[in-house]
Amino acid sequence: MKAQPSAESARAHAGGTADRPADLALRSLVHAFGLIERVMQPYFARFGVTGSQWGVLRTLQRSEAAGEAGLRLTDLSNRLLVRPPSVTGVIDRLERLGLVARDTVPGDLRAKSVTLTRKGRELVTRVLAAHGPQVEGILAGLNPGEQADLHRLLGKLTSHLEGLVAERETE
Amino acid sequence: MKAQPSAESARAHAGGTADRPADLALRSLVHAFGLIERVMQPYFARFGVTGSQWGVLRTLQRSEAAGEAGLRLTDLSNRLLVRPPSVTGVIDRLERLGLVARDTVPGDLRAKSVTLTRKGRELVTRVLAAHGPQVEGILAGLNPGEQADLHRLLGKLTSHLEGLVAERETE
DNA sequence: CGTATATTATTAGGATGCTAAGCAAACCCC
DNA sequence: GGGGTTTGCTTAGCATCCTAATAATATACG
Repeated sequence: MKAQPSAESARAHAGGTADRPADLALRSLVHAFGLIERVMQPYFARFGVTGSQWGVLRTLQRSEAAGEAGLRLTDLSNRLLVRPPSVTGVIDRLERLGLVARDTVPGDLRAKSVTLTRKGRELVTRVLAAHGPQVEGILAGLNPGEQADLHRLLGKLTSHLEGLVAERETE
Repeated sequence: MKAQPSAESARAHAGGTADRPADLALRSLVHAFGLIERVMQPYFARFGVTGSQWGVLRTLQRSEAAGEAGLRLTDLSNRLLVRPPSVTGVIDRLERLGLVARDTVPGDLRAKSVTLTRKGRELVTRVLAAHGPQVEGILAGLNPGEQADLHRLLGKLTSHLEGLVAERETE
């Protein structure tokens, strides 16, 4: 193969974009996430909840399974990477749906503890029954080894990003 | 090592979650994306635009660099993985900011062609000047080889997901 | 003790995303 | 050529996310 201007370098020259590994990786991550949302949104809608609501329900269920007695809005905010005002709204709607409850926290009059109701627990069980195959279907483009590789790379990336976010929030 | 209940299987038993490679990969992808948004949002805000607006501007700029004369809203919708009504809103605001213009399309009275204004083109240039280091900073947790691996895995996943989305939309 | 600071949750206002529904123009096909 | 279908964009209504500002409680410290 003779040295010819590659498609990338031609595009970089014309458009000013770099298309280095970092750009390609970031773009593919954003694109993959967009496609996953496209698939997951109608899936959750079948159960009458949104993806964000499911995030809260799943987090509460995990916390419950770990023996904790409810999570404060701040805890949910931290675990879900979502700001407190957004959590307030999601919890409002979940409460209106009768899936969670806001309880007072004994030692702290400011805080509120969110817990699953019986109805919420039932919904989580129902979703989880269908969840395995759904997730497998989404990741079916990769074999288990590749899925593990992806997990490893993203874990490493996540650690780095948490560092970035932490220093951004302290300064 | 003796056969002991692993942390995963214990958690799976308690919480009903699987924690198979597919689950781990999906969760890490969602988490990484959330962290990236946390970092990118304030970055774009410095230039007076949002991430979605930047997506449109960058797409228009690429299209322009490829010699195309404007993109219809439908084209933007397809490239950005966003439904047409959402594109309408983003373009409304970009137009109000004077960064893009809606022109009529010669052969089709329904369609509208979106193009960058001079001001929009200047903003893209200004953002691109800072963009390389910003993206490198985000991906700095991975070396170039790992970045390429990530891109390859996500590309494969994307192909699979596009198939899923396509069959979902034809049925 | 009592004030200053920090934490917890909420409200207000703006931007994005979706689905469903509507309108106008273009297309298809008999 | 005309009726039915498809396409392109928009509007309406809801859920999510954000930042900034408020209110109330806890904590720290002089």
